[in-house]
Amino acid sequence: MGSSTDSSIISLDLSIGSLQSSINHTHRHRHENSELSLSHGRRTKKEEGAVQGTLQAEPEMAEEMRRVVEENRRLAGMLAAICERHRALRAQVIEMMSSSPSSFMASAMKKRKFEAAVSQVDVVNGRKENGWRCSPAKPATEEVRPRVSKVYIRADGLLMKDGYHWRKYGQKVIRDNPYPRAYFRCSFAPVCPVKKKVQRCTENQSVLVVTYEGEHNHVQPSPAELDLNGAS
DNA sequence: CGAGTTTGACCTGCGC
DNA sequence: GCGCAGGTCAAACTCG
Repeated sequence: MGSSTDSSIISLDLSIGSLQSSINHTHRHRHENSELSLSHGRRTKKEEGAVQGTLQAEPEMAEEMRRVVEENRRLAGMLAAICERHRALRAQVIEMMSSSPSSFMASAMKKRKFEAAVSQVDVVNGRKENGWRCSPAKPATEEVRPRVSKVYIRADGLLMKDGYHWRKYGQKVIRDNPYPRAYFRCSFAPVCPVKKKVQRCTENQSVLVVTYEGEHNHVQPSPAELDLNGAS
């Protein structure tokens, strides 16, 4: 699993957090406001009407709050499961690399076998339930193969920040797709073998299909470092 | 001037 | 063997 996926997870997590905090904040703020109004004791008719309106809207707001909290809980559960799987796979890869690094790298370099590698959807940005096509997960084979993961991202351009610095090395018009496919290599190449392919979804051009091949063998560059290099 | 991007040519695998 | 399609290379170009 690419750490880029992690960044997606992180952004997801952050957005959940910000959503939650904004809800909490809104709620708290409203609560404080009503307390403030009440503490004043005497209200004008206009204020009275405003308070009535707020009280009437309260059940709807509370219902929405419950829905959001429930969704947040569900997403947190999914996130935990993904993180758990990521940890397990990472441990597995590290173990394999440390036990027989040469054979690991040799098999990693077998390009065609690489193509047939386990295809797995890591993060689909919530699109999975909405009917976006994903590569079916193939059963794990005995041979260790570099990971191939497909990520669907909503983006305006072909550029997206995933925490790593990429260098474009090719672009190709692919059959049955009016949008060209862009080929990127990790800027740490040849040390880092990771590649990614970025292509617009034929069904929805605002969605990018990003295919990561391999796993980064270096730490994720710091945001400052990425800004310095002009991250893609 | 160096790093990154563009793009046409070339390579390779696969199906017929 | 041939043609097609996907992937990669590398020279030319662009940009800061």
